[in-house]
Amino acid sequence: MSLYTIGQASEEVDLTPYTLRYYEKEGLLPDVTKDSAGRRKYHDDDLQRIGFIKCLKGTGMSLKQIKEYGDLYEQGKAKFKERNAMLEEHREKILQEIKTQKKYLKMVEAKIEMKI
Amino acid sequence: MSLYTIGQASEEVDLTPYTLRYYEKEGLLPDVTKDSAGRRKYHDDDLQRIGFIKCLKGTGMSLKQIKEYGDLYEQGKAKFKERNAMLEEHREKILQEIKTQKKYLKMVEAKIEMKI
DNA sequence: TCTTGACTTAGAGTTAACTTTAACTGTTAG
DNA sequence: CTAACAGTTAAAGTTAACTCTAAGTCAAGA
Repeated sequence: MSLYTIGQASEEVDLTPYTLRYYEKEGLLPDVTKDSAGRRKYHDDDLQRIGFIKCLKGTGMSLKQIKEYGDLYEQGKAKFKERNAMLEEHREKILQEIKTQKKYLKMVEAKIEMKI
Repeated sequence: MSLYTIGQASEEVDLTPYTLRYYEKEGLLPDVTKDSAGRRKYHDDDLQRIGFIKCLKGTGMSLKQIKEYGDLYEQGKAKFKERNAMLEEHREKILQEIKTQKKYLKMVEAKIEMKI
């Protein structure tokens, strides 16, 4: 299959239809096509894009920043540098976050071992 | 030094005075003492507690859950088991989260390398 | 044909976690 | 003595990210 209703897409990407419409309204998903009855039709590349949005969001990027990234993406290779700079900066942020999580993990483990 | 005004404590733990009062109002910081003029006085163990709150919060625990943990903590060793069960469950959540972050890191790195 | 169910929209409501305001009090430096 | 400053309170306001409601449309099955 390569076309999905909003219900099917929402199952596929594990987001509610509400959220998918919200993301679209916020400009994160441009060009979602509609059928003759006005119902959204998601393509595989839409799902891929949503997958990457989930990745950025899951690593702490705000929807506003994700939109900025998406807008650069829309402008193709003209904005390749800016886009990649954003990703590289974000990569550093993720690395830092993993470090912090590991530190916090140790704190929690120490507390568990403390037994008081 | 071992006593801090709210301003000093807020610098120490890198949270605003607003946030410290808010945490207290939400029951996360019981027994914050006050001086004769009614001003909060933070002790070293208050700062330690705030540090652990930041650890739990930074690993995705909600303030509501953090309060639950704190409430168990207040009840001493009677609730030791429950408390540690909470921490162990949270430990798993952190481990899972680190895994997810690493997966997302790879996705971002792949996108960077893609060069399109 | 009728009804069921998934969809549509605009706009209102919710939640968590702050953050600010207003009006006030007490401490300290000049 | 007084002005500036750091603190106090209760309550209102803010923000991000959803989440839901109301009113309606459309297609498919009994």
